[in-house]
Amino acid sequence: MSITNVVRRKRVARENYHHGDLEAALIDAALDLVRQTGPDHLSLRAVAEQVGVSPSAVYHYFPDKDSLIGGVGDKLFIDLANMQRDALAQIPGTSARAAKLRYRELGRTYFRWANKEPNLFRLMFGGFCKIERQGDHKGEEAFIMLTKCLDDLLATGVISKSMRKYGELLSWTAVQGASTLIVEGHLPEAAFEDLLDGLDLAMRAGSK
Amino acid sequence: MSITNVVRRKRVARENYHHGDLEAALIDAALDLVRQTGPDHLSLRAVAEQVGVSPSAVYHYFPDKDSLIGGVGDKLFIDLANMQRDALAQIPGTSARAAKLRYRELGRTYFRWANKEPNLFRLMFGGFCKIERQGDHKGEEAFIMLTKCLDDLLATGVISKSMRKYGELLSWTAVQGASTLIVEGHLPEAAFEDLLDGLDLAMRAGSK
DNA sequence: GTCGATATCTGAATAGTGTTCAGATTATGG
DNA sequence: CCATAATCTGAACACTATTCAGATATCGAC
Repeated sequence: MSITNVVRRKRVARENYHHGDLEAALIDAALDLVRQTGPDHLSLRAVAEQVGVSPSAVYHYFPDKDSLIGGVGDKLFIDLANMQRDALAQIPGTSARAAKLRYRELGRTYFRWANKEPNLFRLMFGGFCKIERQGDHKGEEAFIMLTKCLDDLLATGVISKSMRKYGELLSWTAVQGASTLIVEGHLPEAAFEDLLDGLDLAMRAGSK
Repeated sequence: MSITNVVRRKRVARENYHHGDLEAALIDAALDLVRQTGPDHLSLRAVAEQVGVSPSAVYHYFPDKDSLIGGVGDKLFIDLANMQRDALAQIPGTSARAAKLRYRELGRTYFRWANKEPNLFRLMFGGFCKIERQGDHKGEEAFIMLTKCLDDLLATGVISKSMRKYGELLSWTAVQGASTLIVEGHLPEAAFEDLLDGLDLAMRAGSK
């Protein structure tokens, strides 16, 4: 009786020992729960239970619940960039047509991501991820992909030179804003394709 | 002793009787606390205490905490519209110059609102306000003001006719997205004026 | 292999939370 | 003036984040 107890305890304990990847397991579980409940309404205890670990174990990897949520946010930004890269990879070619398709697909991927998982999108842009506030986005992969798309559009003569200057800013903010406004119910879903049309027209403004 | 007790209890109770305006008092207090703590981290008990009422009193006006937060959101949208109307009223005139100034000021007011009180902006667009998701914005005052601004720009020949079609959509989404991205630290504050410049250029695209 | 050190996790406790509900208090209308 | 309705309280419940002493498992040195 006492022996089986000891044995069982040992086995359970061994299963609960993650040796470094508990951090990743916690983030995965938290991501899954946020998707269902939203970034607010996330319970740290529920995360621990889903992983099969005691609530206090979390505090060996994250100083508090907000940091765990922040960790989820970091992963989400990476996931989004991966998805955008995959989307671009499926549209090769140097033609103007290919460049236009890539540009639209970049925006669509951003929006689909937001629209499919509103709670994850809210986690990314709802103040849960504390970014060192300086707006130094230049190194981020997502921004680099957008820059590349715009360069291609300029090279193939699709957009004007004077508008190129505002390419990243206008594209990013409009797609971001449309995603938010649609997800939050202020605009209908169909508005996104309209926005892409308007953006296409806008980018042709100015002198060549 | 017992008499003074009764008297004091009566006085306190009378002060705590709000007779209808407790709902507004709760929203005001909640708004004040959200501004400091953020929409998550809002404590219903703290709201009740600030008003000087027991926590359970809240449930006679709101079915739960989320509804109280939603009530704050409703007020914020009204406040923002009021601020935009005031901003427009200070720029009269039918000239092209006046129309351009009004258009820019409409966007600036939106952004200043967001940048000055990030937590309130997050409450408005972070999934805390449950809008009946259909995107029927046509009746909202803020949208009407934007439409009026764009009509003026078209009438004074500032923007093209083919671009006018996308005016509301492009302006609203870009300003909304820029506000979010700046508030959340993905873009520097100075980017907003750049965006307005880009938007001005964009709106001149297309055929007259 | 054994032992000490270290990483890892548990259990219990604390203080605070949203929510419910029976009942006390206050105001209102006939 | 009294009954009725509106309004708020107090206590309770289940749940939460967070802390910390201590149990357990793993790893490195001898």
